[in-house]
Amino acid sequence: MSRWGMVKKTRSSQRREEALSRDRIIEASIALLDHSGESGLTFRTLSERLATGPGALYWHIVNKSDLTTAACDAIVARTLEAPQVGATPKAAIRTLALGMFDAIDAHPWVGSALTRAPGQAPMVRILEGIGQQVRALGVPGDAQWAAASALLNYILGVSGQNAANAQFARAHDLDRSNFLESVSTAWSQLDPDEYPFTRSVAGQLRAHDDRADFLAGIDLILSGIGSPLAQ
Amino acid sequence: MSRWGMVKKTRSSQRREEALSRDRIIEASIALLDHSGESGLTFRTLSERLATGPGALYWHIVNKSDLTTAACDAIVARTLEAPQVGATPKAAIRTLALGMFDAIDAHPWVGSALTRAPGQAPMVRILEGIGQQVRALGVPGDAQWAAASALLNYILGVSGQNAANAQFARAHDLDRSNFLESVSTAWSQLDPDEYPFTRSVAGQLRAHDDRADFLAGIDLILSGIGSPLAQ
DNA sequence: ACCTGAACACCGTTCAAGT
DNA sequence: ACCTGAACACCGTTCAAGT
Repeated sequence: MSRWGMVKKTRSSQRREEALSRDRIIEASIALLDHSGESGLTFRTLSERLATGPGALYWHIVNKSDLTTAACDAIVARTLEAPQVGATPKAAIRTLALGMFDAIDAHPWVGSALTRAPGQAPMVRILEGIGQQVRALGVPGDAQWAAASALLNYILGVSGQNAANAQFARAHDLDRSNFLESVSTAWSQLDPDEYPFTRSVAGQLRAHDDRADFLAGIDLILSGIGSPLAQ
Repeated sequence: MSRWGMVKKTRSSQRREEALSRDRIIEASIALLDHSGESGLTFRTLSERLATGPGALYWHIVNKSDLTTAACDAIVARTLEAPQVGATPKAAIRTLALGMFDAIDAHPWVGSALTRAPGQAPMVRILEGIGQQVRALGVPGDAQWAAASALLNYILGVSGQNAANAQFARAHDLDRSNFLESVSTAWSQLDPDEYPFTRSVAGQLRAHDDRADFLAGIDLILSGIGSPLAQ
């Protein structure tokens, strides 16, 4: 308080306490993405939050794509870190998949970051987790890649859709149930001759349990992997 | 030629012949996206191509998201328009899925547009095509949604990955095989203790047939749908 | 070595003004 | 009714200059 009278010009932006680091930048990005969605992360808001200038960030990160992938990887790493000892391979795959589903539900931006980083660290973590269990399942060597990548692609598909739903809802100022409601209404008004199936499931959409449906898909693929028809 | 001397000031931008229309704008957008990728479509390049100003486009389209979805929908509609008479339901699903795969291979931007338009027209077309065949397959009513959405999510997952691969390759000035090569190399240099599975499939990645792998995943899900374990 | 912040080259979108 | 194009409010990224 006594300092107030001592300076002619108060510095409006408080000086940061700690030095910048890649980790601090990533943590701040996660907080921003969680709070304001994908469009909430800009170099200006981020540097403001970190009490620095936009240019300073480039000393620690390559570019925005690198930053988003790194933030995504941090979430994925935390999600998958619990080792699954004692579980059957199928149970382990279900647990891993549900873990990812819940993580993306909590951080929708992770879904789209994941789909935009093909072959990169976060995707590799998921592939590895799945692949190890596919092996443990006894799938023959030459069928392991097909089984693991089918599961991975399904998970990425659901991830992307969940992220898109959340972003769409945010952009139109709807919550999740209002969003589903509006899609359901639109589907039920489609031409009955051209869209009989979609019309017939419009009602289910309103009430359905995303998480249960997600798991049903995983189980479908798992039983396909175990089916003699597939081998 | 003789006109050259007749005017003091030649109008640098040629006056367009036809009036603007939503359809002409969408066709021009498709051409631009095919030629220059997702980043190639801007209101400035598009309006230049159509010999008009950026603002004029807003008389016919809502915004950029609407434009991209409409362009995507035009491609999806063309891809799915051939009616599948006489094919078995499984064959029809395979044909539909492969059709989408090839369309996205030819127009990678369709993959990301698809994942960014949840519940919208292009996605509904695909869902309807799949759903009708799932019904024809004899799947009971209460399991139809799970079966159709598993297939849809898998297709969307692969779509998104293919689009991301193409965009990543374009951004780094690589062709497809160079891109796979670089991912494969990166994977084979991972820590053997932490990433045994991913390392073991790194080699397969280099030589693998995307299209065949995609179909293998569809078959896996189809045999899961037909498996007694799943019902 | 690390940070600053103005400047650059873009975006999508709006809107008064024209025809 | 439809189009024009300047202007607005942003972006990510760069870079000379500082410490």
